[in-house]
Amino acid sequence: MEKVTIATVARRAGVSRQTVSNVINTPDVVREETRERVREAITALGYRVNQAARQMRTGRSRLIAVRIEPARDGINGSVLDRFLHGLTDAAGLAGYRVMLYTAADDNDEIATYDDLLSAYDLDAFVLTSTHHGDPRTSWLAERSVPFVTFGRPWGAPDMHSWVDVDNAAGTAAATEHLLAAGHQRIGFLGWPAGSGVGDARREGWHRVLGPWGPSAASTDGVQGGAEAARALLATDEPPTALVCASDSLALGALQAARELGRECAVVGFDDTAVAQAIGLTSVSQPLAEAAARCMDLLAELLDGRAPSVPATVLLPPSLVLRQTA
Amino acid sequence: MEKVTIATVARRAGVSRQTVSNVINTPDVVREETRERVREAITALGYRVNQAARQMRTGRSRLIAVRIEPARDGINGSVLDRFLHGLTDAAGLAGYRVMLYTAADDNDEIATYDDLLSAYDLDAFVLTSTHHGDPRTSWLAERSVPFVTFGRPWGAPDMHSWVDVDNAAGTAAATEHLLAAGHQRIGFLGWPAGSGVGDARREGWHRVLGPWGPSAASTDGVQGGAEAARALLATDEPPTALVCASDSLALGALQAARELGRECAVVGFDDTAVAQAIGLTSVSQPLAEAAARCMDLLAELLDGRAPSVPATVLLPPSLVLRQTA
DNA sequence: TTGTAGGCGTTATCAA
DNA sequence: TTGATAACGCCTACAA
Repeated sequence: MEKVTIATVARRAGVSRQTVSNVINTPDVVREETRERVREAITALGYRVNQAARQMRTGRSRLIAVRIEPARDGINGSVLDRFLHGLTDAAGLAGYRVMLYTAADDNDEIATYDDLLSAYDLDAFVLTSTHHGDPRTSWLAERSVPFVTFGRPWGAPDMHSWVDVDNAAGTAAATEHLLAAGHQRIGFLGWPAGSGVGDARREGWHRVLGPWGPSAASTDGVQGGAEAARALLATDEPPTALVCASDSLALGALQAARELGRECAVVGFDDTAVAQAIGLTSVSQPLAEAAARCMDLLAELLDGRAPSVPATVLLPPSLVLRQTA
Repeated sequence: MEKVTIATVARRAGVSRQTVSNVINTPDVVREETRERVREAITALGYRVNQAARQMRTGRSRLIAVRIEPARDGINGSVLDRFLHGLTDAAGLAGYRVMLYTAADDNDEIATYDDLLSAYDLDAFVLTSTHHGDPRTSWLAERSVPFVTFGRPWGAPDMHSWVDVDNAAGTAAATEHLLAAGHQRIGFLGWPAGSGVGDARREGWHRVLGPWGPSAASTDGVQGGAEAARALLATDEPPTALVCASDSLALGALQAARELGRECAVVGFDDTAVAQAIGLTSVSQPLAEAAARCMDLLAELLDGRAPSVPATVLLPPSLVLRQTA
């Protein structure tokens, strides 16, 4: 089977190559009759545009890149996994493909941008895990490389488009659910102050409960969660329910409560595999939708119909009720 | 900043474009002095070969594709995630990039091959989740598309290179560990017969234990595992330890034992986040290494130095000891 | 060992 | 509305 190029199609349809190209890229400019004839030839021959050739002319690759991180503590790893799946789906629908890269840290990642950009002519990047003082966004912005972040620009003004999940709304919903279930003393188990995401999750709980409420902090992990929960449960007026900043912390809290023989409702965050497996009530992020919105924003940027003001999308999470609350 | 092409470099180094190309692709053919001069120019200008242009000439994209599946039951989802990360790393080292795609089923995936191949000139595919009567491998083989599978060709002769983890060795090691710990009645909790992976895992346990041993089967999941384990523990001579085909089943078994107030050692499979979180002893697959070996095999195929006989790699898993066994 | 010529498949430009 | 021509950046063949 011969390689089918635009010339093959042109010959078969009895037109010039340029006309075939027009049918593909600017159909309106071609007379209907001709258009049909060309389209038939395309179908009959199974023609597909050659990306490399197109890219060489247009300078656009229809490729977007995203970093795949090692599943940090494992327990939260599948969050990125689900986001990636959603992004790949959404990109495919929009005619783009997703390319993966790894990087050890921010600087390594920036070096990778440089490489990817000059070798592969990448059209855009999707950044995850944004944080305070993130050097990646400014690097890209300075070079006018299109990108979107999944995660708002913490501590910086909105200089680029982003999509994020409303973390505070998630813990607020969890707290309200516990309140409605009759709990009076609802505590919060979170991370040390300073991380944007962690602070937002604490904020949501605080917003619903008003000034009062026992809370403790620990770096993420089952062990840390158990210890922090133990301390909280050992007070004079121990909480009867705990809203947690992650499923790891929640699992630790559950273990602590069981050891102490205490009844304590627990809500986790991220609806990870662990939550599903052990029946932990948890706040779930709409990852597929977040990915789709990232792709939407990117498509806008790439089609040149970008708004002058960066677009921002804040998605509401949902509470998945299970046995623990 | 001007776009730096091979011509820019040539001008700066005072040689022809061809010489620059030679320095890049066949350095041996260039005189040392010239080579150095050209290399300096390359560095000074920050020149990078343009993949699209190179691809158009050579027909090779240095892109390999792999499917990202939705995390099925979630609990095992991170397995693919870790494999992908390893593959991206290994590919990068070998000068390749990983492109992602999704597919609803085998036929959909085959349609995607067709698309990716003609539009992007993909160099190769890495297939995961091979199964009995897999139509994907024959489709690719018929068209001489280079590919490697992570997972052996179940029920078919070795017509292509593959990498797999020795599932039977994993459960065998688990069984031996339990034996050494003094357990006499070691049961197996697996999936219904018919899946290659599941059968292999049962086989390993059986091999160590000889003819005797209580076993039960259930489709994967915590619920199913709990039920099957309950039945096993209710017999006259209940097992004192259970080797399980997955962490999901193992978690179910753990819950069943606790409900019944029974002591029962449990070993899971895949060392997922859940196992780490709850302290479940589990068999761990060397996913990063598996990915690296896949890339090695692919590189062989793509460099044309492929062995006439398909290469097969069987990697030993390891047992991660935690509290449950 | 180095240089010249040509073409990979596509699209932008411009003329018909 | 359609077609001819040139160019994107690179590599292969061949000539010098």
